[in-house]
Amino acid sequence: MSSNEAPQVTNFIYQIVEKDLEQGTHGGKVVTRFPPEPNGFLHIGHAKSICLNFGTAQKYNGVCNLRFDDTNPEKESQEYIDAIVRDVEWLGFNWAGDIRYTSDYFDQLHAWAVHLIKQDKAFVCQLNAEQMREYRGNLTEPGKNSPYRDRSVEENLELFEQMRAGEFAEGEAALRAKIDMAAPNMNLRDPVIYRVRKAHHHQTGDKWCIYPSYDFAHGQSDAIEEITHSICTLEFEDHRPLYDWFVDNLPVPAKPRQYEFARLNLNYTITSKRKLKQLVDEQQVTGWDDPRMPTISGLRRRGYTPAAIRNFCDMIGVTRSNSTVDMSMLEAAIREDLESAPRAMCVIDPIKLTLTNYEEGQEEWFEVPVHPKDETLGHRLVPLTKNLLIEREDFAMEAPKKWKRLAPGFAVRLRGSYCVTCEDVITNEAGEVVELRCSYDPATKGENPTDYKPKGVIHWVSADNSIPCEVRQYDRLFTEANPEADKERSFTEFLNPESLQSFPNARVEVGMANAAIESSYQFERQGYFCVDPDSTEERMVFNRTVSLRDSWAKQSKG
RNA sequence: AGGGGUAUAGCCAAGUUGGUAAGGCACUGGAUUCUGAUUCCAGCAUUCGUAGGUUCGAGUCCUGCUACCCCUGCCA
Repeated sequence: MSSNEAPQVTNFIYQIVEKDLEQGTHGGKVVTRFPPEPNGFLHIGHAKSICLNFGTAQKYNGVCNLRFDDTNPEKESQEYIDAIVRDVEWLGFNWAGDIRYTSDYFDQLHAWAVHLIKQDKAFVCQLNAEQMREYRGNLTEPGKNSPYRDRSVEENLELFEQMRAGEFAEGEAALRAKIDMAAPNMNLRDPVIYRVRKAHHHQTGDKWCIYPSYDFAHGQSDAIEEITHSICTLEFEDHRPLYDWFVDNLPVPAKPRQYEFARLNLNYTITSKRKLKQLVDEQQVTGWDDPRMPTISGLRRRGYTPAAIRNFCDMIGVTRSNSTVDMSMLEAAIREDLESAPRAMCVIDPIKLTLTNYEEGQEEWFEVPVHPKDETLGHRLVPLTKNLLIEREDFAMEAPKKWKRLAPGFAVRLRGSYCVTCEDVITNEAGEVVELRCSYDPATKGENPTDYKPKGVIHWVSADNSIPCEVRQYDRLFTEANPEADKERSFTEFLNPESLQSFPNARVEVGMANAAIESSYQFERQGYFCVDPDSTEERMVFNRTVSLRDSWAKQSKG
């Protein structure tokens, strides 16, 4: 089955499943589900849940359903459903059968609500929201019974039917489970299971004006789908007794079990749908798919691959303890996946370099490997001309110690081409360097010079034959590791003003002309970049997915 | 005097009949390199929140304490 070399990923969920399989708990079946509410876009935290749910099913020859938990029509929409479906597919997972909706089960859920009433385990309560809060008590004091708690079964049946028929306004009546107002677990203090919402539902239209609550809908939906392991996040732990109470008190076809794991926290970003939506609504970002967003669609546009995200989810593990994963883990995952990407040269912030001893109008094409270690990828052709462009930061008027780039009198290799020596530096009135005049060494084509040693290798592009483009470099979205930590200040106050830096004068090598939208490349010595959908025939746009590891940057900083 | 959880290196995380601390990220060397990348080698917890106890032996068992997270929506 599995090679003994592959690092074995395990976690407490897998162990539970293995034990259940051993004991035949669910008849040897494994059925999980990913149950997003369509009220926003999926983010990296959801990816963890998706990988866990689909991954568990895959690993144990089970299946995983995709079910939209759509019990709150006021906050949900088809737009989100479409985006979520796209993201799950893009991540590379297949759900069993059709897409499901909790709303598919509204008839059954309603019937079960009636069943509870008939068992005298639910009642229609007409306390308003404020009164209900008062009656609920608080963390240390027990609540007290609603004055409506002892209505007869017949009366409850009739009132619930009136709720269904639209005879109550929102907030005027709610169906509540009759459990225990003194329970230390607040979720058991006669929770609301059906409420009036006179809203159009994206799936069921205007068929209903009452909607089941999450607590009432979720476990029963799991039972209907015969989910064996209902995996959710830690904050639902207190809901488990309620989850079980419904399953035990209703004639459901199966007995699903709920297990909780810790949600993902990533530093320098946020993983809250509500707050992400706020950034979109306030136009702090360009949209849900802004490359700076930790959303699946944002990561995708940034250049992250499904394989990298899945691998990241394996790296971080699954536990019950809250933790915050370092961004560098996500970056390590994408670097690992993109190492095999084709290479290209792009000068992001150009400065002129003129080959003094090269003839004007002459053009020489160099064959450069697409990948330094994978010759099966073949070669690309890069033109050299008299007028070149190199990276501004690859030149220093006064070279620091260990400088492996250009400086007056220094010789470097132009990657894939000749070695050049900087003989002259032209500056403008402001004292800024505007041009480097260098001589090239014709003897260094494919050969190392014998009488001197170039300081290093730099990337370059022909000024006459290269493609103008825009390069967008991204940095962390927030300046604080935990932007949500400050109780006084909004997380938006910690947005990083330098999270996007655009370079409009960049130039890529000509061979990039036909690069497809979303395809990834390594711009040598700089990082991994992908073609942004904003690209047009006239102007390509590249997003920097992640920089290369840079030991020089660390060293030179101190 | 509420209930439910969690505590292993800077970060994530293995550790499950008690037997003497996996792995990854990050970091630090050093080798190779026409990418200061990749790759490769080497290093990186006498110690498992804390104080006691049981035991020949405890991250693993017992007791006390501490810290942090979640719960008072007709949200999920």
